[in-house]
Amino acid sequence: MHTRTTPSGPSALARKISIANPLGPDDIGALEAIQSETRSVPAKSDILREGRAFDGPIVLRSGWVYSWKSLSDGRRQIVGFLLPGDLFGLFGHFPKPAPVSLSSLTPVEIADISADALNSLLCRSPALTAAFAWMIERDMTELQEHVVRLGRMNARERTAHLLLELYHRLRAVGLVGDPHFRLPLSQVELSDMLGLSGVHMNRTLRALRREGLIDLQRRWITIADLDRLKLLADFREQAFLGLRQS
Amino acid sequence: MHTRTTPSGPSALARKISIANPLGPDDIGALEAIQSETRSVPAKSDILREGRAFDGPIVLRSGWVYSWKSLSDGRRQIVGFLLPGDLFGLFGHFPKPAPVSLSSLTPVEIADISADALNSLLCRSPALTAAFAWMIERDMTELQEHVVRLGRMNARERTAHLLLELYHRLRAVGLVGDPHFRLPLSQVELSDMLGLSGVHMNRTLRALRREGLIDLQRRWITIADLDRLKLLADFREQAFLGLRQS
DNA sequence: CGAAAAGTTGATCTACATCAACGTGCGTGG
DNA sequence: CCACGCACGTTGATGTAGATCAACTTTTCG
Repeated sequence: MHTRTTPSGPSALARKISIANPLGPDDIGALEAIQSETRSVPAKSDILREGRAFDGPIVLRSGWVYSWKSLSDGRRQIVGFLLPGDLFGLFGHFPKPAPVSLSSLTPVEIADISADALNSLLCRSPALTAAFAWMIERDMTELQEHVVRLGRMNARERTAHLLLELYHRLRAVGLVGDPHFRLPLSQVELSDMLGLSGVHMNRTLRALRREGLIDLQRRWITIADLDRLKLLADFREQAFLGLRQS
Repeated sequence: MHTRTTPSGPSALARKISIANPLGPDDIGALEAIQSETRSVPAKSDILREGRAFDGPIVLRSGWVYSWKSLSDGRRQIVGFLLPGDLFGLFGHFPKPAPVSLSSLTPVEIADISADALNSLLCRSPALTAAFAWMIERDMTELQEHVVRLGRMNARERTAHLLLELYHRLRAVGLVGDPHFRLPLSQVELSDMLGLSGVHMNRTLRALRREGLIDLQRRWITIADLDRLKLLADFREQAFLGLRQS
């Protein structure tokens, strides 16, 4: 199921990090050095299963992954998406049950990180430490936004808000051909992210399309009216960019 | 609004840490040493406001705090509760806009942590590093559980699940007189945590009481039927204790 | 004691779920 | 190349959990 390939060019991770914390070439190099060879995983397959042991941190180098949990009667909730450059399991470097499952949406390339190497690297480079802190903080902020979406927004707002989040995250790693990007999610997968039924997800997307807010077809989406979408979703970019230095 | 007092005895933080990672007295001591004097905050007051700058990590030494976000039309979502021994803002040690607001529910004691001191301490003590990693991981797991609650559970399930989470978290720091503990939350505050209206929160609690699952009055709660409550909430302790070593 | 905050209850409304049927594109095997 | 199957999307009809509105009671607290 996993096959080996060679690492690719300038990584999404480096790109993402440099948004808020420009790093020297030595730090970038060190970061690449602690990553294993890239391994490939086909689309629609499990990478990690909730409750099973997992080893150590990974970087997603290309493709889309989602993390999810399920209730014993089969209901499923997607907890978040991993996009290229995203890290997972930074703190899990002692074997213990994974709190979530991880599955690929597309073909995916993953690099493993040595927890020990990372640790000693961070102790040596304050700049890298700051960069990692920023990324972890960002992950938590995204989770918190997700909580607000699910707890206090209606279907249209949730949808608009999520699409804007993905738009910004993908843009940060150069994956948006403005304002057009790949959205490799079925409507049911979207609904499992947004806490809706598949049917209602369909009607909601349909409404957003009819109103000219988005243009979504065959797993590609265009943000047709960014301003109106932001208004609808009560979306504040700043929270997602996290750039402003007070 | 803030007044100074002297630090208290064996801290909830030390207690919480030692659940999964027993530390030597030197580590415990070092941990106390990087905390500032305790400062007190009265009940029902703001500790931090979303979007404002905040300084550095804090430990909650006593009392209850909640973190929350609001939409521009006034809707409010509580993102989580901080209980004694909980950390906040570990990664925020460069001034930047806070992603959430923080308010006290009860009178509260807080100690500030020096980010730099913490950092160098962690580089020196692998045991402490592991302990902190475990706590951060636990925070994230709780957030993910919250996402599942809001996304895929109904009102009764959400309520039961949250009460069980609080029960376990409080028990870990010795604040449960089994199975009876303080729950300093109004029904509206609970509803803002669980994504419900105040009215429906009332009816849900009332139903759980009528069915003999809980006994809640004047901000004290007794888990009357732990097993039935766990069943209702599809609650898996292990996820919250995080002790099992694969 | 009085006022404000919190809790309770009933009536009504609605966003979303559920059920069911059907359409459409696409890959696979005959 | 067609046919079949299957995943995915679409649409209508109907059901329901929970929101909203409004009144009232009880508790808390200055």
